[in-house]
Amino acid sequence: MQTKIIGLVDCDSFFASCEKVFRPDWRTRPVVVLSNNDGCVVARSPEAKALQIPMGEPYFRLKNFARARGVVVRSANYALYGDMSRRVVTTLETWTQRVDVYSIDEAFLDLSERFCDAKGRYPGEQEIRDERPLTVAEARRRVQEWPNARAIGEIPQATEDALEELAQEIVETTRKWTGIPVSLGLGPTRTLAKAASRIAKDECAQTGKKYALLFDQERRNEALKRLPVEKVWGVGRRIAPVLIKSGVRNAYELAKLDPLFMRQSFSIEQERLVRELRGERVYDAVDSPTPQRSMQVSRSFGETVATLDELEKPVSTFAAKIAAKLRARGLVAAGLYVYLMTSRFNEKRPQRFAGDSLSFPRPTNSSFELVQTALRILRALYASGYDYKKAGVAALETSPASEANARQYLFELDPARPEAVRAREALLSRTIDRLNARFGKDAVFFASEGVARAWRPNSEFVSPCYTTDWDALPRAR
DNA sequence: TCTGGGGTCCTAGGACCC
DNA sequence: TCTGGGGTCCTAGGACCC
Repeated sequence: MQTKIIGLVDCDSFFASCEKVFRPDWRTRPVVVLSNNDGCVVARSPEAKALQIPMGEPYFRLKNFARARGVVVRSANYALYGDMSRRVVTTLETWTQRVDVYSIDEAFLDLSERFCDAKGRYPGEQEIRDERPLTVAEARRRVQEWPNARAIGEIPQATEDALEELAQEIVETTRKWTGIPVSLGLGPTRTLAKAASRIAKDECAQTGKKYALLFDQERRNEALKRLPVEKVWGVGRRIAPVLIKSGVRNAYELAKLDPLFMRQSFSIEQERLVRELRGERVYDAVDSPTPQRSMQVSRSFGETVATLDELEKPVSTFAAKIAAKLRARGLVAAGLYVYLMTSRFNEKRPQRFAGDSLSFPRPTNSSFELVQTALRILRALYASGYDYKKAGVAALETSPASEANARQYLFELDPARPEAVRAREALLSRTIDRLNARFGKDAVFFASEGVARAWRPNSEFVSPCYTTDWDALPRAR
């Protein structure tokens, strides 16, 4: 199997960095960004990390400290972050079209083609590699015998040297063009690229580099020894303590475990994890996009809601939002799930979680149908006597609208919505989208969403949408 | 007083079938 | 008295990710 050069670009303290781009006066100040409803800290600038502000810290506990220490506090502004994220991705496409956007602040790159010849060989490769490619069985055996076998996932030294230069260029240019600082990890597998970016971040202060390479086996193993096992991609809060307890403290020791043992003890994902740490590529460098399978909108309320009347507003809003999102992405949903819950932190009041779903007669993305169905589920779920703190609506079994529309039905599946009604609702839904795009979101909304919205989440410290709203353009004075 | 939101994948267990 | 074995499909729940 050909060794690939996989990069992972990870934006540093992404949300906090976005906030800093348009406020040069905050360049050296600690900045934290809060989750929706101004709940807890979800991003910290390096200065905020230095103040030991923990990730996930509730804002009410941080408030006084922040004021005393001059910490800049911002509410989440996803319109801004989403746009900055697109700018970073566009920049990365300078070096390869093979970019896989993994999350709002991370993307995998496949850089192999920049170095390989037409046969997929790296310059000077014959010096370290058999002319004949390995059979699958040989490759497997090599992985089994790791680390005593010939190294897998290596590239020639000359290629590594050239790759270092490219890494430097990518990091510097992205920073220059977007204002966002990034770290770059490079390795023969996604898991190693992830580990490398982690190491680059952790060791930047000592090395002065914003990138790290994990190809050469010896250097790779040394680096993995410095990566605590709980920081490895795929090791979560359940498995980490089990590993540590049995003496596996770092990524190198994890890589030494038998893949089959990992499968038996945990699951196939942990087996893949070990293989990838050994240099065997299990995941493709760049995933071809697969259609999204579910979609949800949920919010904690600014203040609790007790009556059915008041609950219908947020649930209608979430359903309408989902319908608009489905249309924007060209999807339809086969079912809808609605849930509501009280605050798990308020122990003095009775707790309740309730959720239920319904299938649509035919997959749909009509705002009317989604709102009606969501309200039907809600009315069946509702019980009085509780202070509800959060609700959510999820579209289930989403699929491309084009495929669903191509399906032929022998019978009329939905007597309540004959073809003519479906067509009219589709047209109206599209019109709503156009009006809201032109005159601002919420230019048109459903009466059931209500005008006075007591449930609306708190959002006390939002920055202007510098890049997506003409009225919020930064001014030069 | 005040504690986020949006995803995917895997597994186990039950229903059902032959 | 003795009571198979294997497949598929579905769902709920858990674990992980950012």
